[in-house]
Amino acid sequence: MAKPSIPQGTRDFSADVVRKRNYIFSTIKTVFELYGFEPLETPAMENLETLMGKYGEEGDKLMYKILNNGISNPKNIEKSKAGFEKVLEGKSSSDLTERALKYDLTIPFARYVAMNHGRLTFPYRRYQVQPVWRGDNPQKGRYREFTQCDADVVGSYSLINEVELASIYHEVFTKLNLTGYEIKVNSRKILTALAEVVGEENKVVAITTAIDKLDKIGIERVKEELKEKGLTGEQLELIEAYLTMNHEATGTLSNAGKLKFLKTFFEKSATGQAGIKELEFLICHIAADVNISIDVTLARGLNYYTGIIFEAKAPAEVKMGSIGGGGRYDDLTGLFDVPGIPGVGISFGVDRIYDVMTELNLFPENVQNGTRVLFFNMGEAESQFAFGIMQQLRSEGISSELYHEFSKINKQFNYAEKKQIAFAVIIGSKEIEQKYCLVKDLKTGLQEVVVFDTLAAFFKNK
RNA sequence: GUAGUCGUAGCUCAGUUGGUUAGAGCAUCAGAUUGUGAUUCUGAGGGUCGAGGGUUCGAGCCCCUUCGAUUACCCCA
Repeated sequence: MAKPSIPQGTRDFSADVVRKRNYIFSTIKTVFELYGFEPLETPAMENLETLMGKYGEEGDKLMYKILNNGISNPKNIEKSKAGFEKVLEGKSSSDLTERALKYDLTIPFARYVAMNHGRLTFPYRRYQVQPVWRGDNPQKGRYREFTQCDADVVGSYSLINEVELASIYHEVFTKLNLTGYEIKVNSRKILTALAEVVGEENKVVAITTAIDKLDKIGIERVKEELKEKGLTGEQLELIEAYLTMNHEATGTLSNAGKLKFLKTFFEKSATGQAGIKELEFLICHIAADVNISIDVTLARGLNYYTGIIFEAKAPAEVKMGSIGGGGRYDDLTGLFDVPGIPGVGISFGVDRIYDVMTELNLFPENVQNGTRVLFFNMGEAESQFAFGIMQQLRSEGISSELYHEFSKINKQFNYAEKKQIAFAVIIGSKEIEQKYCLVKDLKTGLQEVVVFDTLAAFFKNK
């Protein structure tokens, strides 16, 4: 057996990491609950056909498909071989694989809503915190197993939902002290309108993925890319005009200013006007302290978003990029033959949030609350007695441990220090006789005498 | 999937143009010290140099393959 290891892009989480992650989870969940969302969990795996084709070509490639059981069974072997041939041609075959690990939480949620739409009360607000898997090449802030925290509202066209979801971003990031966050917002309708105005309705995706890179590669290279995709000089000029407000005046144009610009630009486009109305509603209704800005280059989830799209960005100094995203999809369950249920949702990328918070040193100290009190082991009879006292403390909700064996005091202190235990309680024969114990504060080194009866109260007051 | 950088003790890293038995700091363990530690002293353990193959009299060092980490592209949280 080679050295034990774990698959690429996956991680073990030690106690301190789990506690910090839980801190993020509970912050997010608390806010979700506060906004009236209810929890949902779905299986780690879905039927392959539920997921295939929902995330675009790239998604199909990165999805983890699960090999069927029994493919080596002699009676299946011909089928398996035929299936394998199909897979080699780039198709999928249920003879070889019919299940896959979930790739995000949105599509499984849509499947759930489609299956249960008769039973759910609409608008249905649910949140979901679960791991997802993508066979992507790991790098900074990118893992093959990571956790998403989603909140979606389905069964409502109201843009108030968008306002609420943006507020949730703000509230969560504020609670986590991630004050440098930024919410970018755009509308899929505006991107569609741009393609229309340019006269290339069927190239929406090509155009938007190109202009999405504006920040990164600059206007010239965006134009080059668009040229390669077959756009004429005239069309490029139009797109450049559209991008002007981003690339020449980044940050200097207010949301209102951008809306004004868009209104003129899309004067003759009904789709464009509809998109502008969405953004206008959101901008007008959101609280002033929410850091939200219109970004007409923002493109994401082009396979299913239809209205507003969101992206939450980490503070610029950490170079992490997106720590959350979301948007409106007006007919998501239509994919599962249940048309007419609109929805809108957002997602938090906990793993990236964790990395950002670590880099910025934002975790509060009291996140690590393991054992508070260590009872020293001063011998067999003494430890037996201490055990009784310890159980009383535990019943009062004070997390305590008894050192597992009688050994040098020195060792017991070291153990306490390593586990960052706040207090040591020493109960030896003398203390048992006189019905008190010694409590040592391991940070200050100060020591007090406390009678047994008041021990629990003593720690509660600390 | 493509490309670059890296892989030596539990951790952080030295290691000369290829040359005896691969080193340091920290950590660990034992002792000084079985009722008051975390600073001091003494000692000890710990490595198939990521794995496999090749070149060479000789490889931690050079070559190939492979795995992993990391960064960038693509895409994304």
